Amino acid sequence: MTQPITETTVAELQSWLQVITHPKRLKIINLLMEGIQCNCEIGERLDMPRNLISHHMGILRQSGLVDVERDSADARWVYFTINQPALAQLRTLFDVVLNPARIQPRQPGCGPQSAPIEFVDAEPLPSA
Amino acid sequence: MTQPITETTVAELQSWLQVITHPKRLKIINLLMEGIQCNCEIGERLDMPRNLISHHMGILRQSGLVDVERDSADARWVYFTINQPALAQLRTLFDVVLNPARIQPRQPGCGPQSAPIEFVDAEPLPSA
DNA sequence: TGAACAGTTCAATCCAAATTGGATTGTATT
DNA sequence: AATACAATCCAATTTGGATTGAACTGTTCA
Repeated sequence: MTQPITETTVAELQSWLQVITHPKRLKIINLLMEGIQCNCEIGERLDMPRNLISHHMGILRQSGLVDVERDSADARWVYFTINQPALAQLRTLFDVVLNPARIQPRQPGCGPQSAPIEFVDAEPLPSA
Repeated sequence: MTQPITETTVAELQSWLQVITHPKRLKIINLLMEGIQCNCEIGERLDMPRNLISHHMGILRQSGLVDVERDSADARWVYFTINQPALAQLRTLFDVVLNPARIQPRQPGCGPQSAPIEFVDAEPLPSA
């Protein structure tokens, strides 16, 4: 059904999570989803200085999760929006890697239950 | 349909993400899902010293995402497993907060497009 | 032209969390 | 009883990213 989860799949998800997990950045994403896209209002709502907003926006932008657009009337203002294809990709990765259906029973590759087996097998044979 | 997303909803998701986002911890979770649950084998696979594994396991355990179980035959060994209800809760939170259907068009709460409106309204009235 | 403004960039500092080395706990084996 | 072992705990150190303050870019408006 689902493609196998490779190490790079996990690493990909990890780098997405790295971007969104920071408390302020997750709050920013939440505001963007609510339609708050003006830099200054985000600053007010989250009580952050402009340059710090800019810093986090740079990280969000670089990841591809957020797009920027300049105001057509006054080019000093910029608006940020969620990049929906990127969001969809993140959601898919999360869903695939953390899919509960993947969970397997224990593989006894080590521990006391894996090694002693040959010893138990060897014991009964001579007495029988 | 869906309940409103409060600030605490976002904060809850954030604290889950905080736990799973660390690269080594996400890899550990991935191994657990594959059925690798023996502490020593995790150490081998991820090339980490025991005490560091233990440290990260403590964080995973404390979050509720991972359970511990002692080996019934030899109580020195422990096995870790994914707590499925916790995983389900994490998945739900992620799905609800980052739901693309939530994305709203821009709310012009500030910026050059919000303030000038009253000026435009005031202009035509005297001439009419 | 120059003052005001939004946003960005840069260098320096700060800080919380990861990592490391070593001691400790508790169980199994001889 | 003594040794070996898995795991945990603890204090000290390291470190990567967040934060801060100030300078800089480009645009708008008087």
